[in-house]
Parts: sequence; structure tokens; C-alpha cells
Amino acid sequence: MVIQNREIARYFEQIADYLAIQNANPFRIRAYRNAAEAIERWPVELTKCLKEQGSIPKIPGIGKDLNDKIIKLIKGSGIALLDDLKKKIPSTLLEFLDIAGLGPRRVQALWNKGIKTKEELKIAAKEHKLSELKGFGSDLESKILKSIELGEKYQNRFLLDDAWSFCEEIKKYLLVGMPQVQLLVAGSLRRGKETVGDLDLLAISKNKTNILKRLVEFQKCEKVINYGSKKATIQIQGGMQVDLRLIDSNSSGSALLYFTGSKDHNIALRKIAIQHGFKLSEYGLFKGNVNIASKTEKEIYQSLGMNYIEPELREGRGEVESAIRGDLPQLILQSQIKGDLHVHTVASDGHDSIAQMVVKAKRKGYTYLAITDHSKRTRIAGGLNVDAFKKQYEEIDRLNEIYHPFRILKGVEVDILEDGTLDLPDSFLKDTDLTVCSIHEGFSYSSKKQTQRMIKAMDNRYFNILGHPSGRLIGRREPYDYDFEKILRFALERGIYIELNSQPDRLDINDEQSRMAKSFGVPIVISSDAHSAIELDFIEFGIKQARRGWLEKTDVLNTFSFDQLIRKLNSGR
DNA sequence: GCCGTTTTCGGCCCGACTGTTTTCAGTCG
Repeated sequence: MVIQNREIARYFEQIADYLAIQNANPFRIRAYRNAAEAIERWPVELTKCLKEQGSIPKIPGIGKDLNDKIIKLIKGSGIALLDDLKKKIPSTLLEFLDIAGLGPRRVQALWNKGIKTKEELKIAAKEHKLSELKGFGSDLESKILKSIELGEKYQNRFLLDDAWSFCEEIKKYLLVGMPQVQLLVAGSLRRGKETVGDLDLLAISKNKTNILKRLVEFQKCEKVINYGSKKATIQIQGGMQVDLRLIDSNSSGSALLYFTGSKDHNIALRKIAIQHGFKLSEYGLFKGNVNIASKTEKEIYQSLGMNYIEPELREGRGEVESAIRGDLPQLILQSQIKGDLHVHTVASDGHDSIAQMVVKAKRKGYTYLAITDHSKRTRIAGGLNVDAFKKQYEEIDRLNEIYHPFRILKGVEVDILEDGTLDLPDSFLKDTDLTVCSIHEGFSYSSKKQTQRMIKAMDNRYFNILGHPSGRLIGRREPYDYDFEKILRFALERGIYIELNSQPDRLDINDEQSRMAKSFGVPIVISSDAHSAIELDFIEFGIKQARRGWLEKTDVLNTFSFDQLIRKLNSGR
């Protein structure tokens, strides 16, 4: 079994969690977390390194002990330490660490009390048994309950990036030795939904294939849910379900349409079909028994008297009506993005240098990149003070000469403080090329107070872009309360841009908010918020989200040329 | 557990906030 860096990292994170609950040496715990992070970021698969060079490279944060553990994992012999920990500590306790308000100390206290599962925890919280424990109170009880409910809402849903990499891995595995098979991705993953419940794959084959058998024999398959002659469903490690259907090449369009969904979209289409005297199913569009269209999605849409609808729009939100009228938006494409306006470097909490970020940006075909490290308030992220920014900007001047005509912008991600002021003085901000202004603390204010705080911050003339506007972390933290419409109106008045943050666990603002911003005429900036060069690729998730929000090239600031961009940024100042 | 060293032992990111306390532990970022 080929183990990927990501999975090695998961093992180390698990060990760190177990150790934390055990109240082990905090620095030992951190060593495991650091190692996990370093491995996850390592650009080459370690399995491949070991196979080709007989050893794994020297990775900062990985010493002899962890190096040996990695090799053992790759060779499939497991980690004795982890086995021991699993024997001592119930694995269900690890899930507690994802609950807001619970850290290792409180989890340990729960364990001592005999509370080992989420169900037991829920009951104890409801019956106010937790407040009997030292360090627990009634506020904490309700916080825990709320957090468990949020977790249940997202149970068995996966973030877009995880879903994509699972999908790529499975596709690659399935296609080995199957040159006659074509695999299509359908379902919510194709629609680019921010979380994905299961993978829907369609297989088209010119001749008989045993690809279903291959799926159920997948090494990471945990459970075969069903396995017939046309379809197989398995559950893989981690809980994701994979559905594979064999379809006929003559009906590949109708099958793809049907299995891409959404359900609402399909219902809307079938209604239109009925109006035309047709019947639409996964096998094709039929008039009586005559097959009118089934080979491609395009011809089915055409036969129904409408334009082709991109998968991201297929949510039953008026796209069918728009397709009939012929006024669907020309959805934004990744190739139209000219640069990224929110990235971090080693100067704050990023992992790569400015130059490394620039090289990657150039490779992506960008013509500009804004460096936006954290301001001093975000201390954990190594936020910079005015002097540090000035020094960084001198470096940017030098790099701009080297990389000409590529342009590096002097930016900052400046904290919006509790009172609505910005974390850096205007005397400094006026010398920046742009500011991304974000909230990193004070999430629990009332809607009124939060909105006022944001509006006050936006009143600053150097405020360009509102960063990750809702503050949500998908599955972990709800958006804070605020009045988005009010923010949009004020943004429009002040020439402020709204960020669509592409980090897979943020995707903030969401699709509906994007559409709302567009309707208000407020332009969006699609940013990666990359903390390493490789994360510049996260932009594709933001693009997906933007497309789900009906955004076009002209709705997005960073599709404009550098000169136009600078003009637009300065016009508000 | 890693790292660096005036090289084998001492330091490792730390401030704000929350909810618990009544002076602070635990969580969070």
C-alpha cells in the first residue's frame, strides 16, 4: 500500500492528540505537530524518495526518531507508540478535541469522569452533569452542545480539497491497466460545492470491464456497501463514500447530467421536458420511445430549448429560466485571473519567501502578486510592526527590479481591532499599495456591534479589501453575526472590495453572498490567502465558489491588468 | 522530540479571551 505524505502527517497528528490528552511534555507534542505540518507541505512524496534513493530527505523538524517512524510507516509496519496509545486511550476521545471549548485538559477531565463518547458527552451536558466538574460551568455546557450540533451538521461531509485529492487518487488507481475506460466525475464535486458528501464516478467502457471489482478491491476500502453488475459503492478510510456506475457511451450525456444534479436542477429540467412533450431520464431525452438526445449534455439542453448550463450553476436557483432566456452569465475562468492579492510569507506565518511566492505566481501565469503579511496584533502569526513592514517593502523594491515586468505589490493584512480601528497607523498605510483588512478576534459580538465595528473600520480611507468577511471555518466555526447587506452598501459607497477567500475551510464569502455582492454592484477579489507557494493553487477552489455565485470576469478585481488595478485601488483613497 | 551548541542539555511563540474563579487555568489563534 502506497502511503502518501498527507497520511503520514495524519498519523503524527493523531499521536500528538493522544499525547496531549495524556498531558505529555508539550514540546514533545509540538514536535509531532510540527513534523506533521512539515511532511504535509513537503513537495515530494516520501514513499517515492525512499523507493528511489533508499532514504528520505532531511526535513526540518524531523530528527532521527521521527525519521525512523516515517520509514516504518512507509514499509507498512506501523508505529508501536501509536498502538500503545490506542490501547490506553479510547480513540473517541480524540473527537472531543474538535469541539469548541474543549482542549486536552478538559478532555482528560471528561475521561476521568468516564465520559468517552460524543453521545455520553451530549447527555452529560444536557443533564448539567458537566458543571459538577472542576473547570466546567453552565456556559461551557451550552457552548459544547452547540459545537457538537455544528459538527453533526457537517458529519460525513468533506472539504473540497480533500474530496478532490481522494477523487484523483481513486481515479488514478481505477484506471491502471484500463485503457478502454473513461471516467467522469459527477455529483456535488463536479458542481464545486464547498463540502462534498460522496464521490460520484461514472465509467464508460467500449468493452466489458471489471472496473467495479477493482473498486471493491481498493486497499483503502473499509466497507463494501453494495456491489452489483452496474454499480458499486464503497466506504473508504476516513468515511467518504465512493459510488461508481457503469454507463453506456450512448447515454453518457444524460447519465452525466442526471448524476451531476442537483436534485432541484434535475426536477426543473424534467418539468421543462414534460412541457415539450418529452421525458428526461438518466438514459436520455425521449419523445415516446424515440431517443432525441443522450450523447452529450449540450445537446440535451439544446433540445430542451435552452443554453448549456455550467455544473456550478445547477442548483435550482433560477439557472434554467436564465438559460431559456439566453442570459446566463459568462462564468469567470481561472485563466482570467491576473494575480493574487492576499498571500503570506515567512515574515509572518507563511512558509516561503517572497521570491518563492513570485516564482510560483509567475508559473501560474500571473502578472502581479500582493504580499500581505499579518500586522502586529496577530502575534501568534508573527505579525509585523511598521519597521518590519518598511524593511520588507525595501526588499520588494529590489525584487521588483529583478522580476520586472512582473509586479509585486506592497500589501498588508491588517487587523480590524475590537473598536473598529486598524492595527497600523494611517501614516504607514498610505505608503502601501493595498490593504486587506480582516477580523481575527472578537467573534462573539452582537450583529449590531460587529457590523458597526466593521463599518467604522471601512471608514478608513486606506481600507481596500474586506478579508474573509464572515470569519467562518467550515464545520468548525459558524460565521459571526453581522449585517452583510449593510456592509455591501457601505462598500459600494466607499469603493471597497469584498474578498472571496479560497482557503478550502473558509471559502468566505460563500456562493450566495457572492451573488448578492454582484447584485449590489460590489466587486469581488478572489484570493488564495496562501501560506506557502503551493497554496497559491487554492485559488481554483475560490474560482469554483465564484462560479457558483454567478460571477463573471468583470465582477472580479484581480482579472484586471496591473495598471487598471492600481488605478482602481487608488481611486478609493 | 528537535535543534543548536561557547556540542549532549536547555529552550522550544505567546498574548488575549473565556469562563472559571476570586487569582487563574485552559483554550484559541
